[in-house]
Amino acid sequence: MNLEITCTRAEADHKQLVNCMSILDSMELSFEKTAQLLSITGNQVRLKILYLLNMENELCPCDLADILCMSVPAISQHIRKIKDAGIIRSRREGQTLYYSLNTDETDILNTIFNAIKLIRKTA
Amino acid sequence: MNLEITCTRAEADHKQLVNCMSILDSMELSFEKTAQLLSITGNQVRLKILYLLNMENELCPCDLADILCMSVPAISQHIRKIKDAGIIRSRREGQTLYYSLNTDETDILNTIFNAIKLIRKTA
DNA sequence: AATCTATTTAAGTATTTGCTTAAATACGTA
DNA sequence: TACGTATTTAAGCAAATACTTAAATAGATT
Repeated sequence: MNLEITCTRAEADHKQLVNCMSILDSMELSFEKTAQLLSITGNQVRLKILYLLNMENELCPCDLADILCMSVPAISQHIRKIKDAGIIRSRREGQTLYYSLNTDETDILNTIFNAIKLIRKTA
Repeated sequence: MNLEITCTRAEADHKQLVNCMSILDSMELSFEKTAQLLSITGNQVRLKILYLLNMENELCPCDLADILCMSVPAISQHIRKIKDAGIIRSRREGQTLYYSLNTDETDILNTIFNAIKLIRKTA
């Protein structure tokens, strides 16, 4: 990473800026993964899907389409995004695919569900 | 809200689906606000801006542009989104505008910063 | 007043997102 | 094997996103 500072503002604390840059640099991967998780949950439909899976343990695309009053393909495409991020897993029972939260990700999701509760209080 | 179920899957538990719908319905505003906050933080640049403001207390657009190696207008437009959501405030000192986190939102942001730490551990 | 600096706003554009409809896949049953 | 159901995938499209460059604001300095 290029740590050169181009800002000409007189009061700028260059040591502070360079320090900030190197901290961000060391956390790059973490920011990437966090922003990805937040952008996945930063959509009402997906947030509700995750909330529902947390509440009901497992649900199929058809159930989710009913509950959320959306088309099955629309739900399926949201599910794929969530699945690609490794947040959920699937289990097949005949023709039906049941989706559930990956326990590995529960800690992180719980902080987000806590955020929902916090906002619920202040809203 | 229309609570009618259209799914024809034989095994579907209609009571469960209707119950889910009414719970989501009662939390609609909360989901809206949470998804908005998550989508604002679900962008690497904005996530970094918030992280930096938390770390450095206050920074101006020019500092942020330097640290993040981005144009000032690009930063300014991200700041506006964050500001419109009520997450940050500004203080003017001469020509310079210093932005800082709104203390009202600290709880919610801390859950997100905790998520960064969690991901940092698992990454 | 004229000019410089910090910032915002606006216009333009390429990319991404999130749906729709139609087709493909996978499993079960007659 | 043929058909029905659950689901995914693909193609197409409108809207949202995130940048760029240029112009507008706002305060400081000469």
